[in-house]
Amino acid sequence: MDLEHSVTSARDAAYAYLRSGLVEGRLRPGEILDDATIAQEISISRTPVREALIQLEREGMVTAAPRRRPKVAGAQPDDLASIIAPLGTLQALAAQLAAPYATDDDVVAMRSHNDELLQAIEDEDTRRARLADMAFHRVLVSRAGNRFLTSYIDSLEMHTSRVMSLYFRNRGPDGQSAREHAEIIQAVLDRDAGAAAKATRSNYLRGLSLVGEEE
Amino acid sequence: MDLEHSVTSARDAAYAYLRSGLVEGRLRPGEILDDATIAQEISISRTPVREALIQLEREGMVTAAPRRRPKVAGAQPDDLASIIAPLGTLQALAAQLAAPYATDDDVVAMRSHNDELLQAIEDEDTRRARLADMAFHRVLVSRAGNRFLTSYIDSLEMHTSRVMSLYFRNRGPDGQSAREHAEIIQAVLDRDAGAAAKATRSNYLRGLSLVGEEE
DNA sequence: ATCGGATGTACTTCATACAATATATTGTCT
DNA sequence: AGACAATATATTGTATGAAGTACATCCGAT
Repeated sequence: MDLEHSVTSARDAAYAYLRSGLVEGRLRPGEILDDATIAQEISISRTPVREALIQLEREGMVTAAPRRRPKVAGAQPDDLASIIAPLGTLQALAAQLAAPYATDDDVVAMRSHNDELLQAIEDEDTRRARLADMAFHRVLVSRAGNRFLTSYIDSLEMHTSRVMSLYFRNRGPDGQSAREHAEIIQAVLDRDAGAAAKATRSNYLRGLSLVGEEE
Repeated sequence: MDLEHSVTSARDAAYAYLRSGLVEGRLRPGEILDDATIAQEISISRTPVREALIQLEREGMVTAAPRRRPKVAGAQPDDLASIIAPLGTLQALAAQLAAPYATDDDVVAMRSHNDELLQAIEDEDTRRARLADMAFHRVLVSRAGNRFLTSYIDSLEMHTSRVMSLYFRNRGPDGQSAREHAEIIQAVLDRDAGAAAKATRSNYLRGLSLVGEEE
């Protein structure tokens, strides 16, 4: 999935270590991130840890006021709304841009991820369902071939994962979502960019409103 | 405008120094960014320069493969299309979210920025026109109050500025753009979120198509 | 007793030194 | 002469130490 760079450098190691802790909710909002401690934990020096923290700050996962100890960024359940609004919009744009150029292989991949999603829902494996959902959408994002789109969507997915881990651990895509995916696939087959965008947007917005309900 | 932090730290100094060079096109695409040299130029050490480069890499202004000298990110005239697509979409979303909550002061500010834009166009001051245009849109972005939206739009504006500096130095918003802004203001006054979004989107998309034409 | 100030400690930031890797240069062999 | 190998040089990434700033704690004064 995430093979952008194998973990060779110390900085990457620190980044991966921190990011997984943040996304999985092991590092709680407000928690202080001390260079020296983290460096010791993974047996490297403070410099690459600092560099990783700068990256994560830029991505909004860490807050670091000047001359102030860095902390895990705050997060609340209803942050999900702030994330999903741009995420749904950008995913819709990706679908719109990709629809005219999607290949047969793309459609095959989308179908396969959607089957995987259905299976995961049946098995009540929330985590696998979320991964399959993300993989499904990533097909069109990647086909859209816009590096800004890709980068922002990745970032928003990361934040979504964190908020889900923190507050909605048992929530995930449902059967209705899988049906909406079928709609998206159909729109792509029809080369109907507008329909693909619309179906994608409503897929995200509905997912949000459901999560907000309780838990 | 940008008073998030006065330039106190060495890292901020390096960041500001590099960013202005990049945005103004003084640092050309592909140019090598040697931290030692840059450090000397502004009389600090390599560490904060490296940190600034990491930030800029995360923002797509610098490319830095591991163990490879960092370079100014490549840029081409038609990158503008890749930027404007998500930018228009996100600005439209900002307008949609902000429209219901816009205050009288917001409207006053938008009008004033639009007047400034008209004046700049009359004076044929492209740079001032672009600044006024950005300020106009920033009103609703800020009212939308979504930190992801704000951050991505800022980043995209930075890239836009760079590409404009590099390839479309004399191009800027025109009278038609100012008229479209009036439409946006009217939509906001009507509390019509959909219309505000639509007008904003087309304002951006038209701006793009014009730029592409010649020069 | 509470507020203000001063001192000590801890931490952030920056600089520099060192190690590891890539690049350039030189020399040798075909 | 051209190409490949070996060595030298430059440069990137990491570690550690030093300096300056903020925070906490303790004491004194009102």
